[in-house]
Amino acid sequence: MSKGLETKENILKSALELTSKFGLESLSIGGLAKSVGMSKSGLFSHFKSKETLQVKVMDYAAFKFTSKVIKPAIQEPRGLPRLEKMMRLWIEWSENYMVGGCPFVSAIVEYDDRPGKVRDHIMHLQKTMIGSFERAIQISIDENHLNDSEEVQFIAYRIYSNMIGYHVYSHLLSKDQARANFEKQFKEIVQTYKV
Amino acid sequence: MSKGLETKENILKSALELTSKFGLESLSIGGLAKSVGMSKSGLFSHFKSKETLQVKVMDYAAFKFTSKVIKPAIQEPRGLPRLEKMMRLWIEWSENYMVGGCPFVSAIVEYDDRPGKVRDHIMHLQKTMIGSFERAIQISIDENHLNDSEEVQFIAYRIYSNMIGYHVYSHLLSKDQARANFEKQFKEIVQTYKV
DNA sequence: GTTAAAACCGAACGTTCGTGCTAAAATAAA
DNA sequence: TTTATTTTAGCACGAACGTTCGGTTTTAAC
Repeated sequence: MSKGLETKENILKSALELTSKFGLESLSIGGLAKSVGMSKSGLFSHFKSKETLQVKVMDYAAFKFTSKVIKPAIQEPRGLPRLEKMMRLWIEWSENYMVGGCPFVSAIVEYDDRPGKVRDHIMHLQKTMIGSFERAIQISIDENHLNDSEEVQFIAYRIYSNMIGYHVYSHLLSKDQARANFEKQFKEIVQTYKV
Repeated sequence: MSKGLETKENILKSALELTSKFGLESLSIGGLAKSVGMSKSGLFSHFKSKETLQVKVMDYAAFKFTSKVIKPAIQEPRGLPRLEKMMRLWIEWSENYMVGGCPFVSAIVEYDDRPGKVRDHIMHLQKTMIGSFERAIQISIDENHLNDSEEVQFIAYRIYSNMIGYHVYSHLLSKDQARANFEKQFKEIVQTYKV
């Protein structure tokens, strides 16, 4: 890997941490430069606008999400085991890896009413993410682990809501309590559709 | 009402609109002043810091929420009817009245990792809000509309998650689709605990 | 080892940020 | 109507913002 790509990766790593903690909006070039130990202009030249930086940060987050959640889950047997693993990894991702909370949740709420490239990109990534869950659910139906309810989209909605609910609740009350709620709710969802 | 309180109310009204659209973080004194048609310093003197302004905006939001959702719902008969009315008004509040999306959802996600007065205040308001739902659920149990599941807190979590899920989904896909999911999910929750 | 390219820095730009002052204008009280 | 108080505007401040540019250092290719 060339020097340029290496520092770029370094920058994005720091940027994602900051984004996770403080949101995509308040990610500043100067602050980010300080946290990676380089000059503002030096960092800036890697991306040619703040907008590009923000888009790249979200791409990096998506890449990390894929490699930490989606890909390992696919190692599991098709159907419910894979879906359950996905849930566990998702929680772990937002709990351990993304210390400041899931950057997608923050980003999507921050930019839901801010037209522009950043918003479009976030929406696209999030739709892709939900698509992954829908696919996992569909496979669970194909494998006869869940009954053929023709409600794949709705089940994905329930799972997604549960995840975001957990995310917010974990800041309102204890993380353990929030996680207990999350797991209980996921079990109920599965129970509803279990064959 | 004195002149001062009147303009203060005016300011907060505009501020809440801007917050709903762009979030509490990017609410700037200058921009707000421009949108209400007065000078930056003139506006500033009403609140004596930005932090105070932010806290007051959230208080104003809470006040509006109470008068648009909680209070009218209490007019309904105790129990399930009241809870259902609450849900309907909640949706209407975030759909019609708060055009840019529920300001609490934005605020809580924006500030979940930003220690300080603003964060503490948001958390407190949100806990109060959840408390209202828990009370309505408890009443539904007392009235024998829901069975005595001793899961008031968990039911509130499900309801809350559903609401936030709706909020995010309404920006990802069509509002009608999001709302259909919301209502279906609420019905399922009620169904689960119905006596 | 020489050379061309890539990476990086420092300084400065025009704006906008939140926040003080001081003084004028508008309102309320006497 | 005069007086006292509140409300608003104007101006300035230091800091941070994203961005540009010219020059120096480092890397990569030959």
